[in-house]
Amino acid sequence: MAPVTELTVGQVAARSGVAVSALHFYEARGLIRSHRTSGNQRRYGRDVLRRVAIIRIAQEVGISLAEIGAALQSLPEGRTPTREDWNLLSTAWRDGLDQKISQLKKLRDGLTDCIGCGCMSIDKCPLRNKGDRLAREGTGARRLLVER
Amino acid sequence: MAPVTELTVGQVAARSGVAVSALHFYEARGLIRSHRTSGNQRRYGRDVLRRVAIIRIAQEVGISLAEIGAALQSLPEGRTPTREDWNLLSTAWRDGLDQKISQLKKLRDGLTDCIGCGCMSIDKCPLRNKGDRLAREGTGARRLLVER
DNA sequence: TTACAAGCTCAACTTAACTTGAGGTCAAGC
DNA sequence: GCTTGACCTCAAGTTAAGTTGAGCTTGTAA
Repeated sequence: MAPVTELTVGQVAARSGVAVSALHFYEARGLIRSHRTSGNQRRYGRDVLRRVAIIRIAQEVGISLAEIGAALQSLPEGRTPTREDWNLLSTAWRDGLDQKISQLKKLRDGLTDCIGCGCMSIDKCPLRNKGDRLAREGTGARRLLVER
Repeated sequence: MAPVTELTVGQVAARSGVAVSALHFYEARGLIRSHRTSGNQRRYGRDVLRRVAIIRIAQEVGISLAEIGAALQSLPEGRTPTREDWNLLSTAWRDGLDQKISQLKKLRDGLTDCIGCGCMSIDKCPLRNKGDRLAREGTGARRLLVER
């Protein structure tokens, strides 16, 4: 028996745990692809499941859809991403995570030092005014909104 | 000579490094307070500087304005927050930061384990589908949008 | 007293990442 | 053949945290 290769949006949604509307959205953003049946309905290849999985993980790591899209562009057209592809992406993303963690640690240590101090001087307090972006990084919408 | 107690919005903006529009916004959200001159202009007490400082630090820690507002509500009315007040808030926030850091670490370790694995099975991959909210926490807008 | 900077209000716009809704089509079972 | 659930498109709404702009008022320095 021939393997069921094609998936409908509903099936992809169910298997990936992502809403149908989100899948439409990803497709509009160019993160995933589909072809259409004669009746204009979407059909997805199996590779879409892995792509969606990658998208969600990357999002949890704090990477924006735009960045994820750019990374996915680097993958060969319409092919199921291989282990090697995933290797490259996840390594890069892990490094980003590492950075984010160390920034948060700095912030925490700063907070710890300042507990009991209460100075909060704009000029003197080590927590303030030292041009650090720290936790601001990678917070999605907030980033663009907070930066001027 | 009597100390200059009152500050205009512009002065607060300059001293706190926050835009005038943001101060208006914080006031509309109830995070800070002012009284008005006969000509309807805002005047701030000195305590506003410390409040704004607290607000910005908390934001860097990834706390939403809504949460910050709630925390500030617990401070005595219109009084300059004391060292003790700051102590309580910063300790709580640092604990939150600690949690966030450890969640990110878990994510990173998961990523590391998965590098070279490439399985990404929804059922089996340790990175997926285990009900962890991880980095999603405290990402402002995304939180409400992503949770259904 | 007259500029002109600084303030005021209020509405609308911005970004990311989706969701919701309206109005219409497709497909599969009975 | 008909009902029903799954799809489709496209526009508009949502949230957070502000920013921008228009139109009008205050305050202050020369």
